[in-house]
Amino acid sequence: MTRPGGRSARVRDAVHDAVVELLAAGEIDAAIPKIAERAGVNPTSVYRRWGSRDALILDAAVTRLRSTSPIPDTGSLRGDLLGWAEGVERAMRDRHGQILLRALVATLNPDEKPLEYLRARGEDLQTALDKAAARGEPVPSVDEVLDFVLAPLYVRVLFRRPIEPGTAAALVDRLLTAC
Amino acid sequence: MTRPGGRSARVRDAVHDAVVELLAAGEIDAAIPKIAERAGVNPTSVYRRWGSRDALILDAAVTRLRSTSPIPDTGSLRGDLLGWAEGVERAMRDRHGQILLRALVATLNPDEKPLEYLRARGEDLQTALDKAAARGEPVPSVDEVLDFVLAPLYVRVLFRRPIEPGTAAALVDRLLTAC
DNA sequence: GCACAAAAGCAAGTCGCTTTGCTTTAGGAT
DNA sequence: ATCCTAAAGCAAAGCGACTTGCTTTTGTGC
Repeated sequence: MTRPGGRSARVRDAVHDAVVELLAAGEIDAAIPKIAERAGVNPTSVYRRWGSRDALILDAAVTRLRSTSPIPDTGSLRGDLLGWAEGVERAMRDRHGQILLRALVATLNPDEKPLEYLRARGEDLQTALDKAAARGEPVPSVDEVLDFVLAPLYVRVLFRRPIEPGTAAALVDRLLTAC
Repeated sequence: MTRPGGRSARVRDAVHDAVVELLAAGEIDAAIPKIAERAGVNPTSVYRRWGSRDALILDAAVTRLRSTSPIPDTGSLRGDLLGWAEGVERAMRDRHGQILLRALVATLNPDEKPLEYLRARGEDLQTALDKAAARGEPVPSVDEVLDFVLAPLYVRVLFRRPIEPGTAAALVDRLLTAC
């Protein structure tokens, strides 16, 4: 029997907020007691719920990233991809978005199974491509979308190269002309 | 007055080895005393030389990555890029290479100045492109090389998607036909 | 070789992360 | 409204990371 509402939810949100704020403030290696203090929560509660700092940070990153940049349904593949990619670009130009992406990559253990979150994002993309194919449009593969659009944006953030406004649109155009 | 030879070099290498081995063994958050023990070195020496765990890991990653995949001089742009990209692919298919890339990204502080290592790699690439341009070949920009070839390889590693053999060659071809 | 000093090692002490057993609070079902 | 218990809070104890002053080793220039 689980109990997701009320106080539990408040504590979870406060702790997630504290994680993001501390990371954004440059307190990269703030440990659980520091995070708990900032959240106004007892450290023991954090230890009991998340177990380790890495598990907590991964949870915070996935939870927050999940709510960014859904794929719209505009009626054309180009519109769908543009809407999505511009959302990603916006998130990646934002300091918190950058922090969360870095935290996600950093805590992704190389040996564990793929994240449910990433799998779901890939399926969303596939759905949009299927709709376009059903309309008779020529469509790239999911891998090509990731290579052409997502990878360049992510690598810019992770290696601290600037993202100029309009980058996402240019990448989408490059993808669609290459296919 | 600095003293790079003999014992100092041995200690540095032993500590770098210990870092890579521990990371590869899944001991993601091994602290300095653990690393020092594995290296057969006194923890104090590590604290005095590197100061913090993050600085040590970044140093180990950059030092080891610096020696991978130089850009050859084959006489044609396609040959140069293929040689380089296949070296990158090889490194990224190797467990230690994956570990090092992830460690590098994880410890890259978002606020600090760009890494000398990355700047140098970009200049190497520019040099190869300039040579090709001088021969009259049509050449892409450095950014396009990074977008088309490096970014897809890196993102595959960081998000734990497999790299099929021949990926690098396919990416280089895609780049050269798109320009 | 010899002398100097940079770097490594040692030991002791401090600090803060983490664990654990218990108590208190407050969702949620009846 | 009341009860039940999941989840949060509290306190104390243990353990290990980190610091610091000093000693020992060993590159390196002469």
